Amino acid sequence: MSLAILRSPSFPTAIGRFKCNKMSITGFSSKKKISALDPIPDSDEVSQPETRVFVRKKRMKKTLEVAVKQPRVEPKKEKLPDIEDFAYEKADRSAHSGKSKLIADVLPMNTEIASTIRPIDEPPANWEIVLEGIRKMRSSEDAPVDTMGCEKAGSFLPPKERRFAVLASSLLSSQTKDHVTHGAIQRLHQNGLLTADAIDVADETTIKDLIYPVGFYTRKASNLKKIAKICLIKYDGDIPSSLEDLLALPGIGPKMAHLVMNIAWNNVQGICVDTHVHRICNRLGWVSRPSTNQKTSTPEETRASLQLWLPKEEWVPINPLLVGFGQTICTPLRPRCELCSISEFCPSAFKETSSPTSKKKL
DNA sequence: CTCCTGTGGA
DNA sequence: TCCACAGGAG
Repeated sequence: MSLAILRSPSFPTAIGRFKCNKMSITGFSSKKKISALDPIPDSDEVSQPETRVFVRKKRMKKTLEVAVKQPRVEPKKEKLPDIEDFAYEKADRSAHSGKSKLIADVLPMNTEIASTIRPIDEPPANWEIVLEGIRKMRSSEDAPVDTMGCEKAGSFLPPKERRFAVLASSLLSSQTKDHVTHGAIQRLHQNGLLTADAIDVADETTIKDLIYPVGFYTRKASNLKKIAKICLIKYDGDIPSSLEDLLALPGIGPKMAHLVMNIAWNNVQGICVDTHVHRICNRLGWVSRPSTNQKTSTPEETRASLQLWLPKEEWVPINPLLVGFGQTICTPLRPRCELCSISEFCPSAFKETSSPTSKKKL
């Protein structure tokens, strides 16, 4: 049994714009830039448990492991046994059920803000053209993250385990490059630690070492154990199937909860808004605070605002689309408007906008 | 708002 | 070398 997460037919070696490799032995400054697949076992024999394990030497910069990474190129369209299609059934009715950390799903309707401001629940002009334009750009570029690691996490596993893998994967993924997350998930799996039961009994330090390179590994290791415990006690080892219950898990906020609902349960309750989606939607003037035309200030506000008009079919694809776009063209600072084909529709084009949340750094 | 923690751009 | 960044918790 291998962990074929992301195993894909073949990875041509060619990475677009990313200075891939530099597998210099210094392993330090270089190690994370590679947009590559980690020591990916291409077939089932590979992964020797011994090969992995980063020696987590605190500050020592030699997490060496010069594993030659194979530059990975976005596996085009050839989807591997992907997860089934997303379903949207229950989305509507439960949309207004109890929220916990989420802000109201529907923003207060604004009555008299008059002409200059687009009614908040109406689609902005040209949004379809813009979206299509971004898709075009995205298909020619290739951003490192097209498959947010966890989308395919454990696609070969039985449903319950697959779900747990997706949850674990999204937990680890924040602040972490996709290939790093992938490597961590893979190491967990190689050590049989991708189920609630196994993680529950595993030593936290062990988990920490296995997931090491991911951001905030200490906290995530502890959250992972807590989550496993909760899953065992309350959900028979499975993961919660509702937004609320997912949000109640430590380390799981709106962004991940929606992602997990989408991926693990194929149940679209809301848009997964991360900083890229947040930033770009604001630059495009697609979202605004309730009775104003001001930018939204938090991803949650963006989500609520965006959901008022974006057709549901776009709720899931909008995330990977904008994330990729945000990594290559519409970057946080100094967006490459000159390379952007839809700049003519963007109110922020060539204006050096910084992300809505960042503090002006002109 | 600050902290967590590693990364990579300035 | 410094510091912004990322998602969530406090």
